[in-house]
Amino acid sequence: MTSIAKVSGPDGKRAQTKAANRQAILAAARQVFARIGFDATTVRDIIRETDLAAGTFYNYFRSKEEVFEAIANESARRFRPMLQMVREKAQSFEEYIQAAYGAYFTFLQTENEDAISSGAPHMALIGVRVDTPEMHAIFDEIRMDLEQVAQTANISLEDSEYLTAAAIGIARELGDHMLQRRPVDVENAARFATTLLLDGVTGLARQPN
Amino acid sequence: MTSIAKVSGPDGKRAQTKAANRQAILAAARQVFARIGFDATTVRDIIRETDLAAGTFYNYFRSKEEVFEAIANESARRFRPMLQMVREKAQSFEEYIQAAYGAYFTFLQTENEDAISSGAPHMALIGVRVDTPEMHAIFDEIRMDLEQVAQTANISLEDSEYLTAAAIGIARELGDHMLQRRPVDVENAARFATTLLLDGVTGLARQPN
DNA sequence: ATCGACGCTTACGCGAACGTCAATTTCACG
DNA sequence: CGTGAAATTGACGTTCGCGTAAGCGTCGAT
Repeated sequence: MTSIAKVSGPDGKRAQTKAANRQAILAAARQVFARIGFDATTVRDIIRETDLAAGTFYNYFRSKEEVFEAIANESARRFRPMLQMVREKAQSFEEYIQAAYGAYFTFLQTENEDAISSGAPHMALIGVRVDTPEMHAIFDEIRMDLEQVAQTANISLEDSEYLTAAAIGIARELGDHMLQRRPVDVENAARFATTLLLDGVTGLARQPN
Repeated sequence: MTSIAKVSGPDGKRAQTKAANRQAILAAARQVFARIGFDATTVRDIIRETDLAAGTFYNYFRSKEEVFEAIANESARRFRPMLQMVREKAQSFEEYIQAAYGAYFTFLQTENEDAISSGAPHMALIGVRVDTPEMHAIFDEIRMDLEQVAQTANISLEDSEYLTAAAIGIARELGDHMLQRRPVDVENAARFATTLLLDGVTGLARQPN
């Protein structure tokens, strides 16, 4: 009969350092990716930012790609609950849009806090142009939200895919520019995006005469 | 006294093949970048797609980065005249927006003709996320156009940088999705983007009741 | 027809990053 | 403690792409 070894609980020292190491690698990777970009980054660059040895990296990830995926997934995992809160709380189309942009821009600011405070110029920001399943899931989620919330508001959307794409495009590009400004004006960016999406230029611009 | 050698005109055989080779390399690079992505591409990959030898590459470019830059610049060089035509012809704010989106989406379709007709699934499309001086120049150009055309239309833009960013964000993201659809619906995408930018969701959605 | 210059080719050495693995340290459990 | 399993270390060999340069063929001027 096979004796099943009684293993230390999830709070044994072994498990603790294992989790700590994993987190250390992820944190280091964020740093390096942000500093020199994903392409230029090597596994060694990442591990050098930790107090671990080269070989240890491979106990946790197979490649830098896998690290990147983990980071992206983690970001998505952190963002989705926020989106869900927005969805649950929103009482109108407008509220949903407003809150969603607010959530995204806040999230973006938080994720890039280090990069912002270090004031590094032209830093490559994490999260640009990822094309993972997680990202597609978020796209679909937003799309369904829009359809749902539009229906409730008795608005008919002619092409929810395009609308979603446009809304996300605004978020992405505006987000980039928002992060360049000091101080970072989350509120303003969210308000701008919301107004634009809802009313277009007509809403943004008051006819002066 | 230094004798200045009389050199063959620009249509000598030497010059011809030189231009042809350069074009061959650029074309090959487009192919490979599109197929396996910029990062994964090696100089050898590019040269293998031509009938040239490895060393010849370095007679024309110093690195794959330089090739990429050349491609991006060429794209920009081809696009900017279109934008200028739009600017000159446009008689109103609306016309400018409409024509600009039309020009961009048409351009995008043309640039990706090969990728589209080959029907390769999920192909990485050239032109995504470039951050060259050329691109910044185009951004500024559009921004100034918007300010100009808004002033003419007696509209005051509160934040032309954000507006430009949003307009470009819409173009980028919508463009990606447009390219995924068969047939590629340039007209529809341009109309969608224009309406959205001008009137927002209010313009896109007719209240059904 | 000759000859010099230009440009293409091929093969080579270099350096960087990779992934592994034997030796070593650390931890869990009796 | 003592022992075995688990995890870490860091040096090592391998692979891969790069850029160069000597050799060779081709073009063009006289």
